Amino acid sequence: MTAAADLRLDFTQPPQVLARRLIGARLTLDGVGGRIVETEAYDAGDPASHSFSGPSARNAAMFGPVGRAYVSRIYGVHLCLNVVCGPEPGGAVLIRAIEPLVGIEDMRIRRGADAPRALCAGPGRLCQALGVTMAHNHVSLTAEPFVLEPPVAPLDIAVGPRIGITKAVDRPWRFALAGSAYVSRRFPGPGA
DNA sequence: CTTTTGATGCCCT
DNA sequence: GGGCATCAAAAGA
Repeated sequence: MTAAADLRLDFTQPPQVLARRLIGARLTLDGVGGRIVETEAYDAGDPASHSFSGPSARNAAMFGPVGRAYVSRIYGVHLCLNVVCGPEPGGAVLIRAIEPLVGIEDMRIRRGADAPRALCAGPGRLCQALGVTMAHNHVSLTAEPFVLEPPVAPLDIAVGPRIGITKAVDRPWRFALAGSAYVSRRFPGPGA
């Protein structure tokens, strides 16, 4: 009965490993959500990570128990949802895009948009669509109101550099479901 | 289609 | 005061 154990989520794994494992996982908040199709890893000691300069009021969740949410505000406007993880404090996986599956009407209302691809393609967008707020900071992702289920079977994963950062730009720590139309930005095609 | 730019809150120096 | 793990709207090609 342990064939599925290979896919089980282990939040003590390094962010680069868990970020891969989370592709295809099903995430819902109060019954609204879908399949994770894009993530990024932020490691302890990673210059691009919010945890790089050590614990602070803002990033405290990244130094707390694994398996919980780290919610942060960026550009003063948007929220980002992370999964705290890793063998040492300071690691997290940023959830960047979700393929909408359930609660789509709620998402449309919250987002003020109709196109399925405009609902959850981007960290700020998916937080708005799922109803994530700063009140979810430090909240466990493995208990209500969240449901987080690993993928049923291994999936084809695309890898590339992370987006929107200015440090450690070249680390290939962005992961996505290969060929998905719901990612925030396309990956470079085979031709270039 | 692509590139550019303003809005906006909070942490850090 | 600078800079940011973004988004949407506007302008150009």
